Parts: sequence; C-alpha cells; structure tokens
Amino acid sequence: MNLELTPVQTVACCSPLSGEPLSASEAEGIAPLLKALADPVRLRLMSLVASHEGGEACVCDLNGAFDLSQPTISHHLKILHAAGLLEREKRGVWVYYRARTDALASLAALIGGHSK
Amino acid sequence: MNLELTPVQTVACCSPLSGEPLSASEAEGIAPLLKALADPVRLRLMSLVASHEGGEACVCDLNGAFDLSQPTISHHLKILHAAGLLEREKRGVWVYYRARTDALASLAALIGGHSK
DNA sequence: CGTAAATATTTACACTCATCTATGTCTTAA
DNA sequence: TTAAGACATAGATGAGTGTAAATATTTACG
Repeated sequence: MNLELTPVQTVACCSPLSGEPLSASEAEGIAPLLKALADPVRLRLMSLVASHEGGEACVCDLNGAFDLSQPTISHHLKILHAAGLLEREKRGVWVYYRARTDALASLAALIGGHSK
Repeated sequence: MNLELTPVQTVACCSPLSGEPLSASEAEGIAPLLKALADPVRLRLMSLVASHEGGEACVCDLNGAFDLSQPTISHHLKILHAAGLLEREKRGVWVYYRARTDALASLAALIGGHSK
C-alpha cells in the first residue's frame, strides 16, 4: 500500500488560494507541480502535447519544435512526467506523452478558484 | 507610452494550454508568473494575503507565519509584486499587500481552461 | 546477428535562487 | 532631534537547475 499522494491528489487537497490559508505541507506538495510548469520550454511542451491531435504526441513530434538538443527535451519531459502532468506510453520505438488534464484542472481550480 | 505588457495582459494573451500551442515568446512571458508562484513560501504568502480579512495583509501579519527572517519574507513579497501577483500599498509605517485576483484568474484559465 | 533509429541516462558546468546577516530608509512619537 | 519600529536593500553562500556532449538502452528490420 502506497501512502504517497499522487500529484493530482496533492493539488486536489486544498481549498483555493483565496479560501483558507495553505498549510506549509500543502504548499510544499503543490509547489513542485508549479515548478514543473514554470519553464518556457516545459510550458510549450505541455501546450504542444495537450493541443496535439488525439491528445497525445510522441517525442519525435516535439523535438523539432525547439532549438534544443534531444536529451534536453527528454529531460524536460521527464520532469513533467515525474510531476504527474504528463502520462507516458511506449509504443514500438516511439514514446507518446499525454497531458493529465485532471491535474491541470485541479491546479487551475486552486489558483483561480473562488471559495464557494 | 509603455509598450511593455503588464503581467495580467501577458497571461491573458493566449488560448488555454489545451487550445493552440503556445509560441516561444508567449511561453517566455508566462513562465515568470508561474515561477513566482512555484515556491512553498510564496504560495503560502499568496494564500495568506488572498484569504486575509479585507483581502489584504500587512507584512507584520505575514512575518509571524513563517520560520524565516524578515528580509527573506520581504524578498519573496518583492518577487510576487514584481510578477504582478500582489499589489503594494504603504499606509503609515505599514505596507499592505493585496492579491491580484484578475491575474490569478487569467493564469488559472490558461492552465485549466478548455478551448470551447 | 548487426545495424539504424528513437529515446533516456550520465556527467559536467555555468547560472540562478533561497536564505542569512548586516545595514539602510522611512515614519511616528517622545 | 533622537529613538524606535516597520520594511527594504546589499552582499555572501550553499543548493538547485537548464543545457550540451557523450553514452546507453530499446526496438525494428535486414
């Protein structure tokens, strides 16, 4: 049994910023999610994946969109995956990433939500 | 005449992540906003200010909530203010901060919004 | 098997950042 | 004018981060 919270559970834990003050541990759970998003390359990666047809994109689709080395893109994808913002599925030689829209929605509710 | 975009305008520029792919310059405009939020202390500061009675809080209210030095809190408040997430107003000896709920709402719409 | 292609890992490095201590500025009051 | 309190700035330091080069891993296909 796993006592760790998934990132989605972590961010779904709390009332919005404008509601109750966040506890220290809640904030420490949520900050890594925002940190993962808080990079121009990773923002574009999320956007490219989320808006790609079929809701998914393989790394080969993503590498070309940046003026960065392939390992660097791979590194950013790993961070987004570790944060729970991207799902990873290997099909043959290719790896497909899919956006966790539920995690994004929870995060959005936390940031912009109104207390009832 | 000022050609710089305010942070709120910056984040209000774009369709949500799941809509059109973000351009490089859009992503570079938005990432600093997320970066400002992507710290446990700053998340709690935003939450404390936003949920404080009257929608504002003075630094004296905030310092006590953390086990950090006063200059460190001041530093974080400066970052949030520079990002456009907090308004600053000096009244007498005290400085009051107020959350830019419009900026938070725009950010939330960008992250979690659906492309109609 | 051997080769090529797609993606990940490792290592190294420059750079940024969170924090502290010390000090400065500004405001109010005595 | 002096003193005290609230908040900001400056400088220093140790930890973290984005990037590239080199290398490894995995899969498909002759």
